[in-house]
Amino acid sequence: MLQVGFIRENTEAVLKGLAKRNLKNAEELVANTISADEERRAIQTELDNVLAESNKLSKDIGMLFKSGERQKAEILKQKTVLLKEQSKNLTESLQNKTNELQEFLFLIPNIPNEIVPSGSTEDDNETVYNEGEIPVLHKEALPHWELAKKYDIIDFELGNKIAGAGFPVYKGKGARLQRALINYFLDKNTEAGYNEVQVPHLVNEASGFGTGQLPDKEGQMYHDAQDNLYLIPTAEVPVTNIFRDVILKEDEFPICYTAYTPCFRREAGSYGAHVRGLNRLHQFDKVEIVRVEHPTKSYEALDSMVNHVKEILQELKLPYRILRLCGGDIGFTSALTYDFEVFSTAQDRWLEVSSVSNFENFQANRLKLRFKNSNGKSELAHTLNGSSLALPRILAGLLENYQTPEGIKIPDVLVPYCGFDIIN
RNA sequence: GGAGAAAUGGCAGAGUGGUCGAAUGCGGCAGUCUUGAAAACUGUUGAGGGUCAUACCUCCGGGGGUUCGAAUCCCUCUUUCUCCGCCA
Repeated sequence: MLQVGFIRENTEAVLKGLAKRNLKNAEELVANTISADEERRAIQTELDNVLAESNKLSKDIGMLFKSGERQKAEILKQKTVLLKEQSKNLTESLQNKTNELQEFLFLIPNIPNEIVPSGSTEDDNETVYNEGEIPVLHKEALPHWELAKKYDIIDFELGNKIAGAGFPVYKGKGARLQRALINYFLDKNTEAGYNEVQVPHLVNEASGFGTGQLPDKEGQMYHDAQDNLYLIPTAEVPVTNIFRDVILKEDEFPICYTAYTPCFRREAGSYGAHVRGLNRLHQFDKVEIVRVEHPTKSYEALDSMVNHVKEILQELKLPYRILRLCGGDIGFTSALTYDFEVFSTAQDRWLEVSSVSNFENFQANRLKLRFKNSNGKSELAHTLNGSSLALPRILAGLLENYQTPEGIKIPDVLVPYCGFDIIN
């Protein structure tokens, strides 16, 4: 959520940023926000004055009672009746106006960074980096869902029976490979200075709002109505919410966390060939990196996160590219996002395996995540996160790109984690 | 799940209807002293809104209520602790 003050003072820049996102009604939305804020503050001031007066009267009454001047006190009491009525009404309209303002603010996405390319669809994303060779596969090469069946390492039908579509069962070497990847990713992340944490897989409403999944993506999360808890769509939610309502000291930066969690997504509205196999699941595993940074350092941090993910993909020897997302494709809360895509040779398409974003202070504003700056003032921190990495599509890439007539080879770096070097 | 107790500033902990945003101690910060440090002493030290700056307003776990006035009384929710039950 943007800060109202920022919108008020940088209206032009805000509108320009929203235009890059192709946000409809941006002008109207911003105008409404600003006027709601003005009205809110006017009501607040009025209420404050009424309260100040009635506070003063109350004090006077107290003193009169103390000195035994009951009659005078009674007279003052009469005067408070009207004030009470007024403050009641003002409080109510303040609440309404605050809610209204909140609603507007919830609808305004983050302002994209200068270097975010304009554009409306994923076709307008800018490829900024490309590495790795696309292997030439043998004639009988198969897409990963066929390989999974052939070697009996992932059973989609079985998952179907137990839960439903999009909940695969990993078996034997497939299960072991999953575990190997999780451990490998966590080790790489901790070596790079990220602190490993284990967090709840269900979160409350406040946490959902804190990172911006609510109210924006309500329908995308599984929800337990009985206890009003949400299954996490990404570790970003519980990990970033560690810092909800926190005021950091400046010397605590940088804060780097990593966590493995399963992720749950309803994926309402996604069907068809592109969601086959591991391409899109309701439950999948992901290792996430999260950083909390000083505002002047967050883009440096973003670069270092990008380089870190690069290094992992290099070690896995997977062909990949990095995209800078355009204004139309970038997430609601993000100011700048780099997507990593691995080439899935047997499907002849790119699969997103990581998304690394700087949210600047957009999340921090909702989270109330601040630090004491050198002037002793509280200032919003910047938050970032990225996948390092998401398992299923890495797995898909590995299975497809490493297949040989003899079986699926295991990348060297994973062999110690797997305890085998081929799936056959 | 049942019974009881509790929730106050970074921490500990007082405060049971009025002048309490809150005693005191510890911690933090600044200063005095010191070659420097420690100790001692002095001062300072929560957050948000609002203002050019003041003023002023709000916040004592969350929400609601009683009252002219609530940290303090009532209701409710949440959390923690103790005991009992159940149990991976």
